[in-house]
Amino acid sequence: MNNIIRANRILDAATTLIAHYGYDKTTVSDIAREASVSKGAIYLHWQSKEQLFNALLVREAQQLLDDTMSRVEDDPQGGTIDRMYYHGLLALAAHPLMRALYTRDSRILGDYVRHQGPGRYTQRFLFGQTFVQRMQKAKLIRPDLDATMTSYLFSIISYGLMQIETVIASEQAPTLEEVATALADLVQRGFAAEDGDSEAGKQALRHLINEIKQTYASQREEREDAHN
Amino acid sequence: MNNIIRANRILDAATTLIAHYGYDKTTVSDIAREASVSKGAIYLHWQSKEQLFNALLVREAQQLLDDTMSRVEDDPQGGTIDRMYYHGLLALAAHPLMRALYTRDSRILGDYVRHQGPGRYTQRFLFGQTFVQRMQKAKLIRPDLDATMTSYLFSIISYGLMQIETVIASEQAPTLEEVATALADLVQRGFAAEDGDSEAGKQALRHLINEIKQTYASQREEREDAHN
DNA sequence: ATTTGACCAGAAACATTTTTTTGGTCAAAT
DNA sequence: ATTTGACCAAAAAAATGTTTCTGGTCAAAT
Repeated sequence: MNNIIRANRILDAATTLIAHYGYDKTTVSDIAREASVSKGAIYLHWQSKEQLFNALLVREAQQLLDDTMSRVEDDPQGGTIDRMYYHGLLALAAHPLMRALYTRDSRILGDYVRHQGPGRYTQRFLFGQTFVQRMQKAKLIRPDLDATMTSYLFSIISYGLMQIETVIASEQAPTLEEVATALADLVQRGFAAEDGDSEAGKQALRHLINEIKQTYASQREEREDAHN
Repeated sequence: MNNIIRANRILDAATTLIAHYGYDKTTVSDIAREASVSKGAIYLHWQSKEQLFNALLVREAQQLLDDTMSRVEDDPQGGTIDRMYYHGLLALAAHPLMRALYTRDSRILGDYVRHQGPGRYTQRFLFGQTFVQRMQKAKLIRPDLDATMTSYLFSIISYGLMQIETVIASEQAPTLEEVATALADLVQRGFAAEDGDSEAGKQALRHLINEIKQTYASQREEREDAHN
Protein backbone atom coordinates (compact mmCIF):
# COMPACT_ATOMS: atom_id res chain seq x y z
CA MET A 1 0.00 0.00 0.00
CA ASN A 2 1.36 3.35 -1.05
CA ASN A 3 -0.85 4.94 1.55
CA ILE A 4 1.04 3.35 4.37
CA ILE A 5 4.32 4.65 3.05
CA ARG A 6 2.94 8.16 3.00
CA ALA A 7 1.42 7.74 6.44
CA ASN A 8 4.82 6.74 7.75
CA ARG A 9 6.50 9.65 6.04
CA ILE A 10 4.04 11.96 7.73
CA LEU A 11 4.67 10.30 11.06
CA ASP A 12 8.40 10.65 10.51
CA ALA A 13 8.02 14.35 9.84
CA ALA A 14 5.74 14.84 12.83
CA THR A 15 8.11 12.95 15.09
CA THR A 16 11.07 15.06 14.07
CA LEU A 17 9.23 18.33 14.46
CA ILE A 18 7.40 17.53 17.70
CA ALA A 19 10.48 16.09 19.35
CA HIS A 20 12.22 19.35 18.57
CA TYR A 21 9.56 22.05 18.88
CA GLY A 22 6.91 20.32 20.98
CA TYR A 23 3.29 19.51 20.26
CA ASP A 24 1.94 23.05 20.58
CA LYS A 25 4.51 24.77 18.39
CA THR A 26 4.30 22.20 15.65
CA THR A 27 1.46 23.02 13.29
CA VAL A 28 -0.23 20.69 10.89
CA SER A 29 1.04 22.82 8.04
CA ASP A 30 4.58 22.43 9.33
CA ILE A 31 4.18 18.69 9.31
CA ALA A 32 2.73 18.75 5.80
CA ARG A 33 5.62 20.82 4.50
CA GLU A 34 8.22 18.63 6.20
CA ALA A 35 6.58 15.52 4.77
CA SER A 36 6.13 17.13 1.33
CA VAL A 37 2.41 16.52 1.22
CA SER A 38 -0.54 18.84 1.34
CA LYS A 39 -2.31 19.60 4.54
CA GLY A 40 -5.44 17.96 3.24
CA ALA A 41 -3.56 14.70 2.70
CA ILE A 42 -2.87 14.47 6.41
CA TYR A 43 -6.58 14.53 7.09
CA LEU A 44 -7.04 11.62 4.71
CA HIS A 45 -5.12 9.57 7.26
CA TRP A 46 -6.26 10.90 10.62
CA GLN A 47 -9.28 12.81 11.74
CA SER A 48 -7.41 15.32 13.84
CA LYS A 49 -4.01 16.48 14.96
CA GLU A 50 -4.58 14.67 18.20
CA GLN A 51 -5.23 11.36 16.48
CA LEU A 52 -2.13 11.82 14.41
CA PHE A 53 -0.16 12.32 17.58
CA ASN A 54 -1.79 9.26 19.10
CA ALA A 55 -0.73 7.15 16.16
CA LEU A 56 2.73 8.57 16.42
CA LEU A 57 3.03 7.60 20.06
CA VAL A 58 1.81 4.10 19.40
CA ARG A 59 4.42 3.70 16.68
CA GLU A 60 7.13 5.12 18.91
CA ALA A 61 6.13 2.83 21.76
CA GLN A 62 6.44 -0.18 19.50
CA GLN A 63 9.78 1.01 18.21
CA LEU A 64 10.95 1.42 21.77
CA LEU A 65 9.96 -2.14 22.56
CA ASP A 66 11.67 -3.38 19.42
CA ASP A 67 14.75 -1.33 20.11
CA THR A 68 14.99 -2.66 23.65
CA MET A 69 14.47 -6.23 22.54
CA SER A 70 17.03 -5.89 19.80
CA ARG A 71 19.67 -4.52 22.16
CA VAL A 72 18.96 -7.35 24.55
CA GLU A 73 19.18 -9.96 21.81
CA ASP A 74 22.50 -8.62 20.61
CA ASP A 75 24.02 -8.89 24.07
CA PRO A 76 25.07 -12.41 25.09
CA GLN A 77 24.31 -11.61 28.71
CA GLY A 78 21.39 -9.37 27.72
CA GLY A 79 18.81 -11.53 29.44
CA THR A 80 19.89 -10.77 32.99
CA ILE A 81 17.84 -8.24 34.87
CA ASP A 82 20.66 -5.73 35.12
CA ARG A 83 21.46 -5.90 31.40
CA MET A 84 17.80 -5.65 30.51
CA TYR A 85 17.55 -2.56 32.66
CA TYR A 86 20.68 -1.13 31.10
CA HIS A 87 19.39 -1.67 27.58
CA GLY A 88 15.95 -0.41 28.54
CA LEU A 89 17.43 2.84 29.84
CA LEU A 90 19.54 3.45 26.77
CA ALA A 91 16.63 2.66 24.48
CA LEU A 92 14.34 5.02 26.37
CA ALA A 93 16.93 7.78 26.26
CA ALA A 94 17.20 7.27 22.50
CA HIS A 95 13.48 7.91 21.96
CA PRO A 96 12.83 11.55 22.84
CA LEU A 97 9.06 11.35 22.62
CA MET A 98 8.82 8.27 24.78
CA ARG A 99 11.15 9.93 27.21
CA ALA A 100 8.96 13.03 27.20
CA LEU A 101 5.91 10.88 27.83
CA TYR A 102 7.66 9.01 30.60
CA THR A 103 8.68 12.22 32.33
CA ARG A 104 5.42 14.00 31.51
CA ASP A 105 7.42 16.73 29.86
CA SER A 106 4.78 19.35 29.15
CA ARG A 107 7.21 21.42 27.13
CA ILE A 108 7.09 18.66 24.51
CA LEU A 109 3.65 17.27 25.16
CA GLY A 110 2.00 20.67 25.48
CA ASP A 111 -1.74 20.71 25.17
CA TYR A 112 -1.83 16.99 24.57
CA VAL A 113 -1.25 16.41 28.26
CA ARG A 114 -4.38 18.37 29.10
CA HIS A 115 -6.72 16.97 26.45
CA GLN A 116 -5.76 13.37 26.71
CA GLY A 117 -6.24 12.40 30.32
CA PRO A 118 -3.22 11.02 32.09
CA GLY A 119 -2.46 7.36 32.14
CA ARG A 120 -3.33 6.59 28.53
CA TYR A 121 0.22 5.79 27.61
CA THR A 122 1.73 6.37 30.98
CA GLN A 123 1.46 2.74 31.98
CA ARG A 124 4.92 1.41 32.37
CA PHE A 125 5.01 -1.82 30.41
CA LEU A 126 8.63 -2.60 30.89
CA PHE A 127 9.75 -2.88 34.48
CA GLY A 128 6.18 -2.59 35.67
CA GLN A 129 4.60 -4.87 38.18
CA THR A 130 3.78 -7.61 35.70
CA PHE A 131 7.26 -7.50 34.29
CA VAL A 132 8.76 -7.99 37.73
CA GLN A 133 6.48 -10.93 38.47
CA ARG A 134 7.38 -12.58 35.20
CA MET A 135 11.05 -12.10 35.86
CA GLN A 136 10.64 -13.58 39.28
CA LYS A 137 9.02 -16.63 37.73
CA ALA A 138 11.92 -16.80 35.31
CA LYS A 139 14.25 -16.71 38.32
CA LEU A 140 15.99 -13.51 37.32
CA ILE A 141 14.72 -11.35 40.14
CA ARG A 142 14.97 -12.41 43.76
CA PRO A 143 11.76 -14.19 44.74
CA ASP A 144 11.62 -12.56 48.18
CA LEU A 145 11.17 -9.07 46.68
CA ASP A 146 7.75 -7.47 46.59
CA ALA A 147 6.83 -7.00 42.94
CA THR A 148 4.88 -3.78 43.42
CA MET A 149 7.63 -2.16 45.43
CA THR A 150 10.33 -3.35 43.07
CA SER A 151 8.63 -1.93 40.00
CA TYR A 152 8.10 1.26 41.98
CA LEU A 153 11.84 1.43 42.64
CA PHE A 154 12.56 0.88 38.97
CA SER A 155 10.30 3.81 38.20
CA ILE A 156 11.91 6.05 40.78
CA ILE A 157 15.38 5.35 39.50
CA SER A 158 14.49 5.66 35.83
CA TYR A 159 12.63 8.87 36.39
CA GLY A 160 15.45 10.26 38.49
CA LEU A 161 17.95 9.44 35.79
CA MET A 162 15.89 11.02 33.01
CA GLN A 163 15.31 14.19 34.99
CA ILE A 164 18.49 14.67 36.98
CA GLU A 165 20.10 16.86 34.36
CA THR A 166 17.37 19.43 34.77
CA VAL A 167 18.34 19.93 38.40
CA ILE A 168 22.06 19.26 38.67
CA ALA A 169 24.57 21.36 36.80
CA SER A 170 25.56 19.10 33.95
CA GLU A 171 29.18 20.22 33.97
CA GLN A 172 31.38 17.16 33.91
CA ALA A 173 28.43 14.91 34.58
CA PRO A 174 29.13 11.31 33.70
CA THR A 175 27.83 10.07 30.37
CA LEU A 176 24.54 8.26 30.12
CA GLU A 177 26.30 5.00 29.39
CA GLU A 178 28.43 5.35 32.48
CA VAL A 179 25.49 6.09 34.73
CA ALA A 180 23.41 3.33 33.19
CA THR A 181 26.26 0.93 33.78
CA ALA A 182 26.52 1.95 37.40
CA LEU A 183 22.77 1.69 37.87
CA ALA A 184 22.74 -1.72 36.24
CA ASP A 185 25.38 -2.81 38.71
CA LEU A 186 23.19 -1.55 41.52
CA VAL A 187 20.21 -3.44 40.11
CA GLN A 188 22.28 -6.57 39.79
CA ARG A 189 23.39 -6.44 43.40
CA GLY A 190 20.00 -5.42 44.72
CA PHE A 191 17.48 -7.26 42.64
CA ALA A 192 19.11 -10.10 40.70
CA ALA A 193 18.53 -13.67 41.78
CA GLU A 194 21.61 -15.80 42.42
CA ASP A 195 21.20 -18.17 39.53
CA GLY A 196 19.81 -15.90 36.84
CA ASP A 197 19.95 -17.45 33.39
CA SER A 198 20.25 -14.92 30.56
CA GLU A 199 18.46 -17.14 28.04
CA ALA A 200 15.46 -17.55 30.33
CA GLY A 201 15.34 -13.79 30.70
CA LYS A 202 15.39 -13.17 26.97
CA GLN A 203 12.64 -15.71 26.54
CA ALA A 204 10.49 -14.05 29.19
CA LEU A 205 11.07 -10.63 27.68
CA ARG A 206 10.14 -11.85 24.19
CA HIS A 207 6.93 -13.26 25.55
CA LEU A 208 6.02 -10.10 27.41
CA ILE A 209 6.77 -7.83 24.48
CA ASN A 210 4.74 -9.99 22.15
CA GLU A 211 1.81 -9.81 24.49
CA ILE A 212 2.06 -6.05 24.64
CA LYS A 213 2.16 -5.81 20.88
CA GLN A 214 -0.85 -8.09 20.77
CA THR A 215 -2.64 -5.59 22.95
CA TYR A 216 -1.75 -2.76 20.60
CA ALA A 217 -2.94 -4.78 17.62
CA SER A 218 -6.32 -5.61 19.14
CA GLN A 219 -6.77 -2.00 20.21
CA ARG A 220 -6.18 -0.94 16.63
CA GLU A 221 -8.77 -3.44 15.43
CA GLU A 222 -11.31 -2.07 17.86
CA ARG A 223 -10.63 1.41 16.63
CA GLU A 224 -11.04 0.37 12.99
CA ASP A 225 -14.25 -1.47 13.76
CA ALA A 226 -15.64 1.53 15.54
CA HIS A 227 -14.66 3.62 12.55
CA ASN A 228 -16.62 1.53 10.04
CA MET B 1 18.70 39.02 72.90
CA ASN B 2 15.01 39.67 72.44
CA ASN B 3 15.76 40.52 68.84
CA ILE B 4 16.75 37.01 68.03
CA ILE B 5 13.53 35.65 69.44
CA ARG B 6 11.56 37.97 67.24
CA ALA B 7 13.71 37.15 64.23
CA ASN B 8 12.99 33.51 64.79
CA ARG B 9 9.29 34.13 65.17
CA ILE B 10 9.32 35.94 61.85
CA LEU B 11 11.22 33.09 60.27
CA ASP B 12 8.73 30.62 61.71
CA ALA B 13 5.86 32.57 60.23
CA ALA B 14 7.59 32.92 56.88
CA THR B 15 8.43 29.22 56.78
CA THR B 16 4.84 28.20 57.43
CA LEU B 17 3.42 30.55 54.86
CA ILE B 18 5.97 29.99 52.13
CA ALA B 19 5.88 26.23 52.50
CA HIS B 20 2.13 26.45 52.00
CA TYR B 21 1.57 29.27 49.54
CA GLY B 22 4.98 29.60 47.91
CA TYR B 23 7.41 32.50 47.76
CA ASP B 24 5.47 34.62 45.28
CA LYS B 25 2.08 34.40 46.94
CA THR B 26 3.44 35.08 50.39
CA THR B 27 3.67 38.83 50.95
CA VAL B 28 5.75 40.58 53.51
CA SER B 29 2.55 41.86 55.09
CA ASP B 30 1.28 38.32 55.40
CA ILE B 31 4.43 37.33 57.20
CA ALA B 32 4.19 40.34 59.50
CA ARG B 33 0.60 39.52 60.39
CA GLU B 34 1.35 35.84 60.97
CA ALA B 35 4.29 36.78 63.22
CA SER B 36 2.32 39.51 64.97
CA VAL B 37 4.80 42.25 64.18
CA SER B 38 4.63 45.25 61.93
CA LYS B 39 5.93 45.15 58.43
CA GLY B 40 8.57 47.69 59.33
CA ALA B 41 9.93 45.42 62.01
CA ILE B 42 10.79 42.84 59.42
CA TYR B 43 12.98 45.37 57.66
CA LEU B 44 14.83 45.98 60.91
CA HIS B 45 16.14 42.42 60.57
CA TRP B 46 16.67 41.99 56.85
CA GLN B 47 17.16 44.39 54.03
CA SER B 48 14.77 42.68 51.64
CA LYS B 49 12.30 39.88 51.26
CA GLU B 50 14.95 37.96 49.41
CA GLN B 51 17.42 38.22 52.26
CA LEU B 52 14.76 37.09 54.68
CA PHE B 53 14.19 34.05 52.52
CA ASN B 54 17.92 33.45 52.37
CA ALA B 55 18.14 33.45 56.13
CA LEU B 56 15.19 31.14 56.29
CA LEU B 57 16.84 28.64 53.96
CA VAL B 58 20.04 28.70 55.94
CA ARG B 59 18.13 28.00 59.13
CA GLU B 60 16.17 25.21 57.46
CA ALA B 61 19.35 23.68 56.09
CA GLN B 62 20.84 23.58 59.54
CA GLN B 63 17.68 22.10 60.98
CA LEU B 64 17.76 19.47 58.29
CA LEU B 65 21.30 18.56 59.21
CA ASP B 66 20.40 18.44 62.90
CA ASP B 67 17.30 16.43 62.20
CA THR B 68 19.23 13.90 60.16
CA MET B 69 21.97 13.65 62.76
CA SER B 70 19.47 13.21 65.55
CA ARG B 71 17.64 10.41 63.75
CA VAL B 72 20.94 8.70 63.10
CA GLU B 73 22.03 9.05 66.73
CA ASP B 74 18.78 7.58 67.98
CA ASP B 75 19.17 4.50 65.83
CA PRO B 76 21.62 1.90 67.19
CA GLN B 77 22.49 0.86 63.63
CA GLY B 78 22.10 4.43 62.37
CA GLY B 79 25.71 4.77 61.35
CA THR B 80 25.60 2.33 58.46
CA ILE B 81 25.32 3.83 55.00
CA ASP B 82 21.87 2.41 54.35
CA ARG B 83 20.45 3.65 57.65
CA MET B 84 22.02 7.08 57.11
CA TYR B 85 20.42 7.23 53.71
CA TYR B 86 17.11 6.12 55.17
CA HIS B 87 17.18 8.78 57.85
CA GLY B 88 18.40 11.38 55.39
CA LEU B 89 15.46 10.70 53.10
CA LEU B 90 12.89 10.90 55.86
CA ALA B 91 14.44 14.07 57.22
CA LEU B 92 14.43 15.68 53.78
CA ALA B 93 10.82 14.71 53.23
CA ALA B 94 9.95 16.30 56.57
CA HIS B 95 11.36 19.68 55.54
CA PRO B 96 9.15 20.98 52.74
CA LEU B 97 11.33 23.96 51.87
CA MET B 98 14.49 21.91 51.66
CA ARG B 99 12.62 19.41 49.59
CA ALA B 100 11.40 22.20 47.32
CA LEU B 101 14.95 23.49 47.00
CA TYR B 102 16.26 20.03 46.28
CA THR B 103 13.71 19.44 43.54
CA ARG B 104 13.84 23.02 42.28
CA ASP B 105 10.11 23.27 42.80
CA SER B 106 9.28 26.61 41.20
CA ARG B 107 5.75 26.47 42.54
CA ILE B 108 7.20 27.01 45.99
CA LEU B 109 10.38 28.85 45.11
CA GLY B 110 8.71 31.12 42.58
CA ASP B 111 10.67 34.19 41.64
CA TYR B 112 13.46 33.31 44.01
CA VAL B 113 14.66 30.70 41.54
CA ARG B 114 15.10 33.35 38.89
CA HIS B 115 16.71 36.08 40.98
CA GLN B 116 19.10 33.93 42.94
CA GLY B 117 21.16 32.08 40.40
CA PRO B 118 21.10 28.32 40.68
CA GLY B 119 23.57 26.43 42.76
CA ARG B 120 23.61 28.75 45.76
CA TYR B 121 22.02 26.20 48.06
CA THR B 122 21.74 23.46 45.55
CA GLN B 123 25.01 21.91 46.60
CA ARG B 124 24.23 18.53 48.03
CA PHE B 125 26.12 18.38 51.29
CA LEU B 126 24.87 15.03 52.43
CA PHE B 127 25.57 12.17 50.06
CA GLY B 128 27.65 14.45 47.90
CA GLN B 129 31.06 13.54 46.61
CA THR B 130 32.91 14.51 49.78
CA PHE B 131 30.47 12.58 51.89
CA VAL B 132 31.04 9.44 49.86
CA GLN B 133 34.80 9.78 50.12
CA ARG B 134 34.60 10.22 53.87
CA MET B 135 32.37 7.22 54.20
CA GLN B 136 34.76 5.20 52.13
CA LYS B 137 37.57 6.19 54.47
CA ALA B 138 35.38 5.16 57.38
CA LYS B 139 34.91 1.81 55.61
CA LEU B 140 31.17 2.13 55.27
CA ILE B 141 31.05 2.39 51.50
CA ARG B 142 32.82 -0.09 49.25
CA PRO B 143 36.26 1.26 48.43
CA ASP B 144 36.10 0.15 44.80
CA LEU B 145 33.21 2.50 44.01
CA ASP B 146 33.85 5.77 42.23
CA ALA B 147 32.90 8.57 44.60
CA THR B 148 31.63 10.96 41.95
CA MET B 149 29.45 8.35 40.34
CA THR B 150 28.16 7.08 43.64
CA SER B 151 27.07 10.50 44.83
CA TYR B 152 25.48 10.99 41.43
CA LEU B 153 23.48 7.82 41.93
CA PHE B 154 22.42 9.00 45.37
CA SER B 155 21.16 12.19 43.77
CA ILE B 156 19.30 10.37 41.02
CA ILE B 157 17.52 8.11 43.44
CA SER B 158 16.67 10.84 45.95
CA TYR B 159 15.39 13.10 43.25
CA GLY B 160 13.38 10.31 41.70
CA LEU B 161 11.81 9.51 45.05
CA MET B 162 10.90 13.11 45.80
CA GLN B 163 9.37 13.64 42.38
CA ILE B 164 7.82 10.30 41.50
CA GLU B 165 4.43 11.19 42.91
CA THR B 166 4.07 14.00 40.41
CA VAL B 167 4.25 11.52 37.56
CA ILE B 168 2.77 8.26 38.83
CA ALA B 169 -0.81 8.04 39.98
CA SER B 170 -0.46 7.97 43.72
CA GLU B 171 -3.33 5.55 44.18
CA GLN B 172 -2.20 2.82 46.52
CA ALA B 173 1.39 3.96 46.27
CA PRO B 174 3.54 2.61 49.08
CA THR B 175 4.22 4.93 51.99
CA LEU B 176 7.38 6.97 52.16
CA GLU B 177 8.71 4.82 54.99
CA GLU B 178 8.18 1.68 52.97
CA VAL B 179 9.90 3.06 49.91
CA ALA B 180 12.74 4.49 51.95
CA THR B 181 13.20 1.12 53.60
CA ALA B 182 13.34 -0.62 50.25
CA LEU B 183 15.77 1.96 48.90
CA ALA B 184 17.94 1.61 51.97
CA ASP B 185 18.05 -2.10 51.35
CA LEU B 186 19.15 -1.42 47.80
CA VAL B 187 21.84 0.94 49.02
CA GLN B 188 23.03 -1.60 51.54
CA ARG B 189 23.38 -4.31 48.93
CA GLY B 190 24.86 -2.02 46.32
CA PHE B 191 27.10 0.38 48.20
CA ALA B 192 27.81 -0.89 51.71
CA ALA B 193 31.21 -2.26 52.56
CA GLU B 194 31.33 -5.70 54.09
CA ASP B 195 32.54 -4.72 57.52
CA GLY B 196 30.74 -1.44 58.04
CA ASP B 197 30.83 -0.28 61.66
CA SER B 198 27.88 1.86 62.69
CA GLU B 199 29.84 3.80 65.31
CA ALA B 200 32.49 4.77 62.81
CA GLY B 201 29.77 5.99 60.50
CA LYS B 202 28.16 8.14 63.16
CA GLN B 203 31.52 9.60 64.01
CA ALA B 204 32.22 10.45 60.39
CA LEU B 205 28.80 12.00 59.97
CA ARG B 206 29.21 14.13 63.11
CA HIS B 207 32.50 15.41 61.77
CA LEU B 208 31.12 16.25 58.38
CA ILE B 209 28.06 18.00 59.72
CA ASN B 210 30.16 20.05 62.11
CA GLU B 211 32.36 21.14 59.25
CA ILE B 212 29.37 22.18 57.23
CA LYS B 213 27.99 24.18 60.12
CA GLN B 214 31.39 25.77 60.48
CA THR B 215 31.12 26.88 56.89
CA TYR B 216 27.72 28.41 57.54
CA ALA B 217 29.06 30.20 60.59
CA SER B 218 32.01 31.73 58.78
CA GLN B 219 29.80 32.75 55.88
CA ARG B 220 27.58 34.55 58.34
CA GLU B 221 30.58 36.33 59.82
CA GLU B 222 31.66 37.49 56.39
CA ARG B 223 28.22 38.80 55.74
CA GLU B 224 28.14 40.68 59.03
CA ASP B 225 31.61 42.12 58.42
CA ALA B 226 30.57 43.32 55.01
CA HIS B 227 27.53 44.85 56.57
CA ASN B 228 29.47 46.98 59.10
C1' DA C 1 15.62 53.83 71.17
C1' DT C 2 12.21 51.06 69.18
C1' DT C 3 8.47 50.09 66.61
C1' DT C 4 4.73 51.16 63.81
C1' DG C 5 1.63 51.48 59.80
C1' DA C 6 0.11 55.01 56.38
C1' DC C 7 2.08 55.98 52.19
C1' DC C 8 4.28 55.55 47.51
C1' DA C 9 6.20 54.07 43.03
C1' DG C 10 6.71 50.32 40.31
C1' DA C 11 5.19 45.83 39.27
C1' DA C 12 1.89 42.55 38.64
C1' DA C 13 -2.82 41.20 37.64
C1' DC C 14 -6.88 41.92 35.19
C1' DA C 15 -10.05 43.31 31.54
C1' DT C 16 -10.75 44.59 26.77
C1' DT C 17 -9.84 45.12 22.03
C1' DT C 18 -7.13 43.98 17.86
C1' DT C 19 -4.29 41.03 15.24
C1' DT C 20 -2.39 36.69 13.95
C1' DT C 21 -2.34 31.88 13.83
C1' DT C 22 -4.09 27.35 13.16
C1' DG C 23 -6.94 23.10 12.92
C1' DG C 24 -9.96 21.56 9.80
C1' DT C 25 -12.95 21.69 5.20
C1' DC C 26 -14.14 21.20 0.49
C1' DA C 27 -14.65 22.95 -4.37
C1' DA C 28 -11.51 22.62 -7.84
C1' DA C 29 -7.40 20.64 -10.09
C1' DT C 30 -4.96 16.60 -11.35
C1' DA D 1 -10.11 8.58 -7.54
C1' DT D 2 -6.77 11.30 -5.43
C1' DT D 3 -4.82 15.21 -3.88
C1' DT D 4 -4.49 19.94 -3.26
C1' DG D 5 -4.28 24.54 -1.09
C1' DA D 6 -7.24 28.73 -0.69
C1' DC D 7 -10.50 29.60 2.65
C1' DC D 8 -12.96 30.02 7.24
C1' DA D 9 -14.36 30.06 12.06
C1' DA D 10 -12.50 29.68 16.33
C1' DA D 11 -8.85 30.12 19.16
C1' DA D 12 -4.63 31.86 20.60
C1' DA D 13 -1.49 35.70 21.00
C1' DA D 14 -0.33 40.48 21.14
C1' DA D 15 -1.35 45.08 22.24
C1' DT D 16 -3.59 48.42 25.11
C1' DG D 17 -5.61 50.45 28.91
C1' DT D 18 -7.05 50.02 33.85
C1' DT D 19 -6.95 48.47 38.50
C1' DT D 20 -4.93 46.19 42.34
C1' DC D 21 -1.17 44.69 44.89
C1' DT D 22 3.23 44.70 47.24
C1' DG D 23 8.13 45.54 48.51
C1' DG D 24 10.13 48.97 50.76
C1' DT D 25 10.38 53.75 53.34
C1' DC D 26 10.11 57.02 56.99
C1' DA D 27 7.65 60.60 59.80
C1' DA D 28 5.25 59.96 63.77
C1' DA D 29 3.90 57.32 67.89
C1' DT D 30 5.44 54.75 71.76
